[in-house]
Amino acid sequence: MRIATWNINSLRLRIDLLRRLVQQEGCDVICLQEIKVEDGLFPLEAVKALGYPYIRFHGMKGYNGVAILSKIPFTVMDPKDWCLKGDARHAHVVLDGDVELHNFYIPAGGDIPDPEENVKFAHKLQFLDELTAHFAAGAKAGASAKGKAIMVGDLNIAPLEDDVWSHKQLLSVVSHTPIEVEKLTAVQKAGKWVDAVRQITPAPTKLFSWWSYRSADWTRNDRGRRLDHVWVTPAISKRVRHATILKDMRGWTQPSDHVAVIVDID
DNA sequence: ATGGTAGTCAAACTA
Repeated sequence: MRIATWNINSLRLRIDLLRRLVQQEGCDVICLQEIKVEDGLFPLEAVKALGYPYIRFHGMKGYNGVAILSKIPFTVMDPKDWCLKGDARHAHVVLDGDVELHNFYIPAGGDIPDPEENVKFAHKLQFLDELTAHFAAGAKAGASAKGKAIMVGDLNIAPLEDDVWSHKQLLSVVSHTPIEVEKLTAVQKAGKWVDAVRQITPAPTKLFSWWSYRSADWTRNDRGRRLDHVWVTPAISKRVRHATILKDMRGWTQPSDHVAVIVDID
């Protein structure tokens, strides 16, 4: 099974790039974030025509929004209302074969890395705490019956030193601050999640999945960050065969600022 | 330290 996660930054604007991704990589499951489309306007027929009969979308007007496109049938689960904000940052399905799949879009957190001064950063930290509590409780209850689960998404945190272009220069930049990394690591521990991409390509190899729009030339100094992740439970990690970050996508015409991350599971 | 770009949806917000 080939699974992809991609922050597409508007599904309607970039549906042709989605088609290109599908033609090039032929994924079985694609998890999208920032689809930026309310449910009534979701381009359902166009997405089905790409070869994905099973589609779960959860959007809102203007911002956020996540979707799961699949060739494998699934059961839709209720998303949790994280931080009770009624936003669209989580899709949850169980794929046939008893594989639980979560698609998350964790809040970016604004610019100031201080929860007292910046409510968006406070929101991000609270979201992470709720994730930890959720997966800790789930593990006790044996939520995924056979322990087969996958969690993907734009987690908006680059946890390792080699997940950013300069660890030192980004220590107080939201996405790489110690408090965020600590809380993301707690989520990982609570769910017994294994980072599938780093299992294949360990540090110190640098890996990035996002390059800012705010630079004249994104290739110039390769100032990226790895914000997009694929995590799997130990039972699945034994079956991970391949993982890639499709850096070339950042060079496509009218690109998203994020590229797709792909993992192959046997 | 500053300001740089992109998307939604039509002014201001988010990233």
